[in-house]
Amino acid sequence: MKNYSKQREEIIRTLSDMDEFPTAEELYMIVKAKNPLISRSTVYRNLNGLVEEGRLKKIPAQVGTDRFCYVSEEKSHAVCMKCGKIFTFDSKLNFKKDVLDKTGLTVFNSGFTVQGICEACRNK
Amino acid sequence: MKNYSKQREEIIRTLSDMDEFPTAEELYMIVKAKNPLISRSTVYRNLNGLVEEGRLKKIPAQVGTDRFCYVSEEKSHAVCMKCGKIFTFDSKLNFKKDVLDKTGLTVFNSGFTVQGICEACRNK
DNA sequence: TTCCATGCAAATCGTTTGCATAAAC
DNA sequence: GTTTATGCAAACGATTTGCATGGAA
Repeated sequence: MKNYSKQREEIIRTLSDMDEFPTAEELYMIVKAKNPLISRSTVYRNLNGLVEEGRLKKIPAQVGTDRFCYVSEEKSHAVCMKCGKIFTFDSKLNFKKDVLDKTGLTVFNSGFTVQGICEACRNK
Repeated sequence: MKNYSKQREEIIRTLSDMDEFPTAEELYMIVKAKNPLISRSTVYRNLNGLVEEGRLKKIPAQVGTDRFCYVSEEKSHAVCMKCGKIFTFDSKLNFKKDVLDKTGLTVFNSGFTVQGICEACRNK
């Protein structure tokens, strides 16, 4: 991803303006609504590249397909394993240091994702 | 998953005896080596059911496909987003309570998964 | 003018499903 | 005897790839 492209800019802008976390396909549809000529593979290719560069984050799904998130602040995500709902919370915890000490793995700058069961699903 | 089956027992036993975390396909190949008659769909169906029942855990992947893990103790996992390597650590942290307080989501009993960059990949 | 990103369509990967058979209860 | 799980093959959804074209440096 060395060169600028209008399409990539559109993809990033669309995602950063959203409150939700779309799947690749959903994002493709939204971008396509504005620019009908854009190709699906361009969206997929850019999403992969941007995640690799750390500009976007992929939120892994237990339910359905992965979702994408624009990386801005120190936010982490909690995903319900039953319904797939995503919760956001500040990740200013000394938890990252604990993980680093125990595993040598640096938790991704812009947050991490945990799985669990949300209140609604628990009460069923 | 109401009835016993020999195949399911084989799947669980194979996974619980492993130190690694295989993908569904890898596990299928390993089980198939012992029981050549087992079908791929039996493995996939059982993995899904067992995860749903909480007897197995699915470790979501940033790299490649999801992996499976036998649920025994209070273990959590840290996955390198670059190389996909999985680290295991005890999850006796008050972190779960923090997440519950902030989001209402109960982090899965048997641990959770975080993403980051491992030492080896960092030094490249 | 050299490289890189795009668009398109075909290919591929991982997984799920329908249906007939076999095993569990 | 009824229900549930299996095996097989076909179907499916999501994603990737090969190749020709167009845009960026």
